[in-house]
Amino acid sequence: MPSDAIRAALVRRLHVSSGISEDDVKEIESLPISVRQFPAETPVVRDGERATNCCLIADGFCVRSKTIASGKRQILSIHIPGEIPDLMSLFLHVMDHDLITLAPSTLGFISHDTLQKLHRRRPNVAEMFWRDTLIDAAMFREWIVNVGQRPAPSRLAHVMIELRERLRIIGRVDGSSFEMPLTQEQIGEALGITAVHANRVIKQLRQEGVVELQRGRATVLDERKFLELADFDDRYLHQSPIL
Amino acid sequence: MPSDAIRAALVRRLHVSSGISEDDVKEIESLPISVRQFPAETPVVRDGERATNCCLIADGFCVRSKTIASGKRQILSIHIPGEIPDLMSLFLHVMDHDLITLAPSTLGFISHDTLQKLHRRRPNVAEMFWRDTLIDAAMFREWIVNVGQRPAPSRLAHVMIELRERLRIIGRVDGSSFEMPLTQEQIGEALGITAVHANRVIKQLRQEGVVELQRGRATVLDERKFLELADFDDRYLHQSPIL
DNA sequence: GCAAGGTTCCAACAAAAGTTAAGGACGCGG
DNA sequence: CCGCGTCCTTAACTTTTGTTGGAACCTTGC
Repeated sequence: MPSDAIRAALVRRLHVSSGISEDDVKEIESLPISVRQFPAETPVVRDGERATNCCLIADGFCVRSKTIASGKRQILSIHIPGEIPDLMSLFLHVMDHDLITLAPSTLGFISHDTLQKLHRRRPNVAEMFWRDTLIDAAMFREWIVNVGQRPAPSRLAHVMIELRERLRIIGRVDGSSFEMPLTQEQIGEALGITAVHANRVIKQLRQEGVVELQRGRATVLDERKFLELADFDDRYLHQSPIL
Repeated sequence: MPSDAIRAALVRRLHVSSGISEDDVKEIESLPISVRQFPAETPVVRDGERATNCCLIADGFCVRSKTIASGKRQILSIHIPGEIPDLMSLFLHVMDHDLITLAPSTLGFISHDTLQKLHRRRPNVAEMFWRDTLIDAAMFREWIVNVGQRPAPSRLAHVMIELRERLRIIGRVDGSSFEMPLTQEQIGEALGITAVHANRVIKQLRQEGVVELQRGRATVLDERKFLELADFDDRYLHQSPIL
């Protein structure tokens, strides 16, 4: 993957969420990024580690997660190409969670130093990145609500729609289906339920003709039922910079 | 309450979390803030509203929460004096959640405009505030884990210790007890359980001699059991700016 | 082609949490 | 000081979710 194709996804996303200017695009296009390939299920940064780079997903899928003393794991967010899941490490140097690849991924690393300098030179870009971390926090808030208040089938539908709507922005939704490369175990960890219960819920949604979920791909069978179940309001994604 | 006493709590907190400089303190001390009193249980900003100010808690307690279609409410965070719970509204203008007083509170409002200008003048201060919003996000992550993975008694203990440790920083812990002005209904909303179940859990912890919870005040009876139950690691509060 | 490991799927049972309903304690205002 | 409302408390019952254990299926490497 050529180095500028990697930046393209980021620029595209910032365009939608923050209305980036031409000059700022040039700045980002001249950023030194070192690219590495990661296999599936591989830690990128670990809880407790000190980060010196931020990681831009060029291709693939990642999750952020935390593991508690009892060994149980909670997935906090799912990340797609164009996102910088550990932007927070710029100011919170010691990681408080893990960042792990789901699928084989191409990742670009930008040093904290480079980003700090860019911010001093271009307060505009700093604000865009700040805004990005605020949207990240807004997604965490919605995730708390999902895990805390919705019944399990709604939780699943909500996470699926969130992922779909974010994939849509980068042109990765194919009709009624989209990639969702999580095992049922991981789906459980995202929803705060066990894998067995995740299986029950998936089965139920399949039998009711709402969604089909197989081999890392989701297919919506009944959009109306799906939306109703998910209780989804995209405001929290803050996709319009004007508002 | 005199206007500079209001700033004091903020400065103190920024000192601990970001190592603020003398010059920056002066800047904050000269910020125009308009002060208002709020009764208990009163909305400060509502979900969907467009914010033009940020709100500094001078005295009192607030929570942030979201309400879903079914009418269920999830509390996302509890806020104490010295904090700016809606700093995020600076760049995410339309609120995606409610900010509500728990107890009667004194709130100071700083206009977005004032803050934007301060940031342009003092990138240092901007970075401190940015860091503050990142710590906010780190607390949301831990809250997701709490609601998603821990059994109910641990959830309660964890929320209590988080609150206590934050109160400790502003000198508001009195020996083994501290303020926690939530009704059992609200505790349930914070933990993702019903009020009835919250009552069961509180009763259990009282009977086991772990904590006592009455009239808005928590008293720890057995610190060892309490810590063990809570599975609390304060790293996520990011209280050291050096790390 | 087969063995190995992971994933999916399922059933039976146990535990945790939700629901409903109702009595009692407490504080506040008339 | 009495009545009212809110909060706390509890019980009985239902539903949801967790646990355990096992079978079927699929991929991948040898």
